[in-house]
Amino acid sequence: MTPDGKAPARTPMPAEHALLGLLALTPEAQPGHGYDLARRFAGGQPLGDVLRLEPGMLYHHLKKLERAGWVAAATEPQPARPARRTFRLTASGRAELTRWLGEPVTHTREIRLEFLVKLYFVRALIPERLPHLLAGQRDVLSGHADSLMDQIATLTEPEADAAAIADVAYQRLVLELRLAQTRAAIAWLDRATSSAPIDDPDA
Amino acid sequence: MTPDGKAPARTPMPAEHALLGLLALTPEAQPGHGYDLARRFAGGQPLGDVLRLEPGMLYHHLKKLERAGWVAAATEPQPARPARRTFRLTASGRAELTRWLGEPVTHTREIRLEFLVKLYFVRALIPERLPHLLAGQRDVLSGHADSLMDQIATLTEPEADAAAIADVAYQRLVLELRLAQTRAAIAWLDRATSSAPIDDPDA
DNA sequence: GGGATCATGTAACAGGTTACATGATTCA
DNA sequence: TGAATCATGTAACCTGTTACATGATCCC
Repeated sequence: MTPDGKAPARTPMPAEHALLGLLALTPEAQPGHGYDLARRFAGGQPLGDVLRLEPGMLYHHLKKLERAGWVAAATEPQPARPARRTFRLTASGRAELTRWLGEPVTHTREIRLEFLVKLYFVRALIPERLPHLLAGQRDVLSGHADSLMDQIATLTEPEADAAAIADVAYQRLVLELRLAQTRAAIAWLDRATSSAPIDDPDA
Repeated sequence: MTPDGKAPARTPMPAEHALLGLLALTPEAQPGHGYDLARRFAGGQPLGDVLRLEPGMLYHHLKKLERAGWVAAATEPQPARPARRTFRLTASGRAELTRWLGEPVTHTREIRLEFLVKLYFVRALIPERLPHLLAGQRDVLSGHADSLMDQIATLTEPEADAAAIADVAYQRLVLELRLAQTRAAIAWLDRATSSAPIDDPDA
């Protein structure tokens, strides 16, 4: 946030947004506490298979979310049990979650983790916006694929020494791998789109 | 290395092995120094496009490699320039590099970085072992693909409440994405294999 | 009595990013 | 004169992993 435009590199933070999403899923009457949220990130659980979150990091993230004003904590003493700290989403936390859920991820490598987390919560919280998320992500990946094809097309055989020729051949392999992975993700998005529940009235 | 078999989680460390590889590429007469090695990891360079390494981390890794006994350093004073610390591979460093270059990566997500680094150095240093690396990696990924297909096949529609049904549908999407990405990598390996220079005598 | 579960964390460590420190010399 | 290059690093900070600390109660 320096005046000359150097933003402090807002990292995606999928884990913290996943916590916001879980709190948005829990009913207002019984807000979540750490131990409870941790169970959702264990193996076998749908979210836990995508994003593993150990207790240490989970409590750390909850503290950061509290400092950011996105969640509010309340200490709830229990008879014959250690006291719970329960968390609920604040208005600004809900706004941040909604913003994050509407944004596609920028890199192909983020599809496997961050995009899958978005997908989970868009399906559960705002299924009517699922087509928008899928289409937006498809657009981003299509742009990547075009750029990769450009880069492959402009790779020039140098005809020079053997080392330079080998380097260009290697760069082509690198670009072809990225293109193949990007295209696989696009094809998957298309299949997910056609199998998504359509809430559009004129369907 | 504890006696009960709990190995200390030998992380892949692609950056450090890339440094070993670069030192293996430099002629014995003029061993590399940090600043020189750093240029190979800048943007536009074939390696730098796969693995970015800032000077800070580079010198840090060189120190670790020295402590491990994989490289040996010598200080070389220069007239009218800051002194250089030049590094050369030790015998154990070369053995470690060879071991690492022969091993496929275990996870699909490591293809994009670690496997590409291995590929670079196998092509440059021991091209006759390239078919072995490609075939070994293909085997690993095929095993993953089989396992993913099994998992998809054993996903059971619960017929229970809507939430459980949505969870299973989500888990299917997750597995299908992983399968698509793994298959794309396998197809790419197959193309790389058929276009690789064959040193086999009966070709 | 002993382990599992509930519930919250801390500590140590590994890896990575960005920025800065230092101090000479060559080039525009 | 001032910037870029050569050459080496340090410092601060963030993310993430593993292990451990604490202390109660429930269940066998």
